[in-house]
Amino acid sequence: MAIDKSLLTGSATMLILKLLDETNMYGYQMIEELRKKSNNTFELKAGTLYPLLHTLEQKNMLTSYEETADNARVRKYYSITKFGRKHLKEKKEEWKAYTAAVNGVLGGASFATA
Amino acid sequence: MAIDKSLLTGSATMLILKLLDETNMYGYQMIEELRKKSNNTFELKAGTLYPLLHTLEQKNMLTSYEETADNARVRKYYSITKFGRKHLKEKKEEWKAYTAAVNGVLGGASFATA
DNA sequence: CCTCCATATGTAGGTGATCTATATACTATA
DNA sequence: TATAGTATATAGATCACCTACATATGGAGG
Repeated sequence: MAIDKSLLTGSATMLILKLLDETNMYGYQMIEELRKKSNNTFELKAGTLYPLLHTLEQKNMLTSYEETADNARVRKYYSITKFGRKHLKEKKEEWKAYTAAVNGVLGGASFATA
Repeated sequence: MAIDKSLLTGSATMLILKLLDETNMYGYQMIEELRKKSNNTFELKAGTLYPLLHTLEQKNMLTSYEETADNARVRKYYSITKFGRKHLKEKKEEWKAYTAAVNGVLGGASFATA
């Protein structure tokens, strides 16, 4: 990962919820999607994702179901819940406020668009 | 702090270096400046700042000197080094790339300006 | 056929940034 | 003279994410 991993903290949950807000997905697919949508910036690790999915399911932000693919391989799909969407919305607002604050320190409003 | 603290990870160093890139400061002053410049979004804790300043000095990104204020109180001022400025530049580029990637996932280029 | 790589999910243990809690000490104000 | 604000500092806890490891299936090439 080109980006210092320590900058990532806290974003993984938001990004996963965002993916699932568009369509149901299985874990491995989320890793691929995040990589594509971020132009190879994000390389979310399997060891990070799966425990996180379990936690989010326990917190009732996601539900899961198994589905057999064409090749008879079983995949575990995740679906976002109403509570998950609410949480996503909050996280997005936090993200906006946070980036605005950082950019404010980094050199005023001009920084973000420079 | 309105913002989930977990979103902060990794930014403290960059923000401190940025403050010192403008003018020399002492620790307590940095906390105040960050709070002001971020419209009360950042409340950097003393217990976070001081160990971080010591670490950055050990890494030769900062140097320090003591100065006595009008009221005879001794303050420890920090000054950014050439190496510190180089590091700041790198961190700023990482920050830009990271926010671009997150915004890319969150809904395309339109998100940041929405 | 068999080996290797990609797909797919999972757990255990470690790292690192930040926090809370605590300590010290001086200054200003009520 | 007590309380709040200024100013610096350390110890221990928390939490997100990582690496390393484990397991199993499917497809491709030798």
